[in-house]
Amino acid sequence: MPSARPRTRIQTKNRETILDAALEVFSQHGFRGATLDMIAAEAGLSKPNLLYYFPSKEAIHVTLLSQLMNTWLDPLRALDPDGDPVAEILAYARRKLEMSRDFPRESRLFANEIVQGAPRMQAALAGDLKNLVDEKAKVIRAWAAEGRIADIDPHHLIFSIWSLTQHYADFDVQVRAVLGTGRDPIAEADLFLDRLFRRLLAP
Amino acid sequence: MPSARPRTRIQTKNRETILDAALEVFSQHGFRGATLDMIAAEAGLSKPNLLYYFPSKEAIHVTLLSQLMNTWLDPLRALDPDGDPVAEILAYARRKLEMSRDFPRESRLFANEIVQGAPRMQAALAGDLKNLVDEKAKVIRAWAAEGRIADIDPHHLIFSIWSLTQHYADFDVQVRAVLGTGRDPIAEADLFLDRLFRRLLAP
DNA sequence: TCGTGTTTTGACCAAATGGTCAAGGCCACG
DNA sequence: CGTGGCCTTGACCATTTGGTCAAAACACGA
Repeated sequence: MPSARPRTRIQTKNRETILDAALEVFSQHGFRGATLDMIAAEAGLSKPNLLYYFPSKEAIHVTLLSQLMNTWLDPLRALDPDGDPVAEILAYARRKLEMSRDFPRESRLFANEIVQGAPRMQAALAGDLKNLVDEKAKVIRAWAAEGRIADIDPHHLIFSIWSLTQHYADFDVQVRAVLGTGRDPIAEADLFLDRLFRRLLAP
Repeated sequence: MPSARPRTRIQTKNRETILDAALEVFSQHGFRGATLDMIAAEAGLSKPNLLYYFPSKEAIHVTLLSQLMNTWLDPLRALDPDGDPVAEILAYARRKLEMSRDFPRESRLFANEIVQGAPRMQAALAGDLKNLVDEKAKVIRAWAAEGRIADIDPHHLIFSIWSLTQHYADFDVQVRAVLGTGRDPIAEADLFLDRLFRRLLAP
């Protein structure tokens, strides 16, 4: 088995191909619903070849999850304590909505994992995620204390941003079924959410 | 195999037991992740006995989903066109939040199904669900036209209620991991959401 | 071009899993 | 208290699936 840090060109390319195929399949069927054969087919490789690059199905899944955790938190990291409070929070919500548009598979991968109790992510949730959220919650609480935004619970504010934006990726089929064809859910959500958060945050 | 409409006391009881066990297992592991053995163990019955009451694993799942669809929509049905607009919408949000508290398994069952593309619910989404939502959207639009609430898109308002409330059931592990112990997420959400929707709806 | 280390795969395995079936147990009613 | 029909189950089956392995194919520097 090649080391986790790929050395050759082929290894780099194939590991990438596999992870992309796995993201496609895991996000659509969940961990248990995905099979190595499906991932192999999607990647255009043979099943034993997958297992040449990763030791197990679970290893592929774990690799995906940990790679994604970082990307996923970037928008929140970018929340600037020195910026304008309302603008910063609106920008955060907008970035999250853009991620629902541009990376729906990633969003569904997380959703699948968390709905099922996050068996492979507990540590990350209570660790990195909680730390970052607590840190930013402090920033938001300070803004509220200064009267620059309404005095609302920062944790639940963050939850509301997560749920409102990820809904458009995770529940995409439902949103589309209800809206019918010929509408652009995310473009509409952009306007709706801008309005919602402006009203919520106004001091 | 007993008919779908149970006739004897034993049938009624066992079908109930099985559906409850299945709800527990399906909501926690998804359709593919759940096994008949798990459901049988949870129900305290033997695997062949399950299959005496239901023709297949899929039949159990489908029965659960269709039974639940009704319960799930009840709160929205109760939205009264003749009531006070803000009060009606707040009450709807509160009822949905109560369902997240009282029936988290049901919420997760749906979430699992929809995140994975709703392979067994497409029809229900584009049918009953869309019809009901469209009907209530008309009511809300009328309220807005009369200037009794802010002029916001009714479909996205409904989506926002769904996502904000179900988040506390579906992403429960994440919410708890981030909040830490010693807090009551849903009680806090109740206050937060009341405030959020009041501000959003104010004309 | 050759030789070595890397990459790929067909064939295979063991375990898990949805589902079947025939036989036995049990309950209710006459 | 007997019997017909309802309920339960141990044993079994076919398929799916994660994973192994030895051998073949290939890439590439010397």
